[in-house]
Amino acid sequence: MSAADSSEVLERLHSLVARFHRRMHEAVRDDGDGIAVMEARALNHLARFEGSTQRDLVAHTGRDKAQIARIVKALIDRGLVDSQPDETDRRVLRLHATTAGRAMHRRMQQHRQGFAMAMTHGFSNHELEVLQAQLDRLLVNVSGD
Amino acid sequence: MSAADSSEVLERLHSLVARFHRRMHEAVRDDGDGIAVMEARALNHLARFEGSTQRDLVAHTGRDKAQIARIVKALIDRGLVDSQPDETDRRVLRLHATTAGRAMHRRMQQHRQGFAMAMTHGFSNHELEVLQAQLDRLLVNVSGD
DNA sequence: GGTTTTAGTTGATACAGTCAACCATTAAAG
DNA sequence: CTTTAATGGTTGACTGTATCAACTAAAACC
Repeated sequence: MSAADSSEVLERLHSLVARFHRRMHEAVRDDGDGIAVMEARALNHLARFEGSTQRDLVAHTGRDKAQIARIVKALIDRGLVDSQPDETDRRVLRLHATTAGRAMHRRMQQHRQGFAMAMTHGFSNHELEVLQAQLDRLLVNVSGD
Repeated sequence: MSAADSSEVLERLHSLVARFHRRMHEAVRDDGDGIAVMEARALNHLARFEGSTQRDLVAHTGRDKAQIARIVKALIDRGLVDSQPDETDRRVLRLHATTAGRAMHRRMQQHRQGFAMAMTHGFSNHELEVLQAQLDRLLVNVSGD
């Protein structure tokens, strides 16, 4: 019966991501210089997309804007991010990772990458592509906001 | 390069589970009679495995035992679960879902199942089995506590 | 019998997420 | 042009989730 299998697949997805979370939590605690997990997540986005705004972060992470504001404030206080007002619209603050912020991002990215590599150990390139394609199919199915 | 693909797979797992979380959060809020998400998770386990102990819940969910104790207490207070001391070992409390608890579990299970079915829409039974096997391989790779 | 483990409880604390009210600025409507 | 929306961001209050440490009681070990 396919009903049982659907749940089983969901169960495994859940377990995998739970393990990832735990791993990142450890990484952040041991190598994150006191940074919080969500700060690392936000920093990740900011390092990738220079000049993002808090609004972008809200859209990308799906979190509440109040929470985002606090996280960004914490990152700025730590000196990992700096903000400067947009010239044409003085409501928005353009956010940039500082040099320290980019260094921290690289460190966190290594942990992330390390987990991903370990997780897919023994998979051929072809297998990875197939798996990724299947996951994309799942994603499309649930992406109907 | 397989490094990039590993991260991509991880990214997708993350997105899928995030969507699931959001869905279950809504379900719990709208149909959960004030229950908390983690309470629903725990109830799910208890309804499946009659006579589980808090220790089992800790092992299964990976959460702190203090948190588990509070969740179980909340479930008991709501009348969804009852506990009775084990006869041979009076340290352990055997937990059982009550009739109300099982009813709540069925309701939550429907939401869960609904998401799983929607997610795997268009997948043949064979495809599901293959996918599940691949996910198991991933899990084995990261299960080396 | 005394020590060590184990199951569970409780308190303190920290992080994460949500809601609502608010300010400043810009965009839209009249 | 002026009044009114809407938008980006900030802050306060509150809830939920997680973790650590100290503790009780019972069992297991020796």
